Amino acid sequence: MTDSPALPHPEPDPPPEAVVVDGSARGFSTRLLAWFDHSGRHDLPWQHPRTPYRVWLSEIMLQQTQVRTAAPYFERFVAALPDLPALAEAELEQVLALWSGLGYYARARNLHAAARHCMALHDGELPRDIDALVALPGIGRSTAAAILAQAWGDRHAILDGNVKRVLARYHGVAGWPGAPAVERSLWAFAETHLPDTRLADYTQAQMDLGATLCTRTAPACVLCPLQAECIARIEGRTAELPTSKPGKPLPQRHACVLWLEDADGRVLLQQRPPTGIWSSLWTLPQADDEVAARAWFKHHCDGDFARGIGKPPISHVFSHFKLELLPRYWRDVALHPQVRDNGDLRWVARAQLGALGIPAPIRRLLEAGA
DNA sequence: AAGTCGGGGGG
DNA sequence: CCCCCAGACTT
Repeated sequence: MTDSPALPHPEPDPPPEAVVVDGSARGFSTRLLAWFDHSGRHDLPWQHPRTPYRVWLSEIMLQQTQVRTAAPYFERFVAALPDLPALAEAELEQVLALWSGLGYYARARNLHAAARHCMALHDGELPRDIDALVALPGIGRSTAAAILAQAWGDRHAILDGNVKRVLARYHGVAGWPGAPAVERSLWAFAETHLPDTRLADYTQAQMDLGATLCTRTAPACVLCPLQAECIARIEGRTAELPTSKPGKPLPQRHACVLWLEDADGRVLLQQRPPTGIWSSLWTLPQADDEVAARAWFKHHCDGDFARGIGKPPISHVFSHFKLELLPRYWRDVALHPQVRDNGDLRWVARAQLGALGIPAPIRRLLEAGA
């Protein structure tokens, strides 16, 4: 499959060395285009006919919107407003009505305003210029590049969600793609892979790969034309790449831990219940706050709570909260006779710590010593 | 750098 | 319930 023969600016034949599949940067586009020819999507509504106006409209509708969702809206929209002048002459009210249900209605307002800009400034046509396109409302760098590549075959890199996912995996780029530093890196990779010909097909191919094979969950690597060099597949990291968006800060919880040593230098450990955090592991006795810690101490131990020495807090992150542990240390402690070393409470010699299941942050605390 | 816009899909 | 999707724009 090649670019439409109806395009006004046919591209020249590529230099022979440009199509050699050698595993270098050039191999990326060569393999991708070969895959696109037999497995790409060639019957999307905006591809027939592929006019600048229809490409533009489709790119706007497809911002943060999946093909299946946008397609019926596209058909209805172009049936009502088949070209740029028709859009410009329409009332905003009608444009919004055609958009109704798609969401992100600023896209419709921008689309309408951009059409009127084009009537006033660009002789009623979409400008074939990256900067002029970006200057129009609703068109950013990637959308402008997609329009130029798809409508005219011009050589521009795109970087939408699909391409970000493909490139993050292919090059093993860690970090959330929304972060500016990561995004800069991905743009650079996108530029290096640009072929010299078939830019419309190449642009579509990237999006098809991301949408149909290199999906967010369960990518079909065995079918992928890029599997041989894909870092994420080779290293088994497709589930971790691209790095997901950092969530909101986890709720912070606090707890007091009581670090008790007896006269022999043994430490008092307590086995946690079989459910919940650190289930069945051995940890230091723990209380929700200092009042509870004081009560626990009074109930279990001889001696003076106030003589305990505060230690630097330990921070630990769980999947759903952060826990800050405030350790307090006593030496030469004895238990009350009625709360013996038995059941879930046990004096443990330092040399025996390795034989017990102890949470990592607690183990680090104990092994660092008082 | 973070928030906003939005309906739909998937885990 | 959350995150994500052919992003761009504002604060």
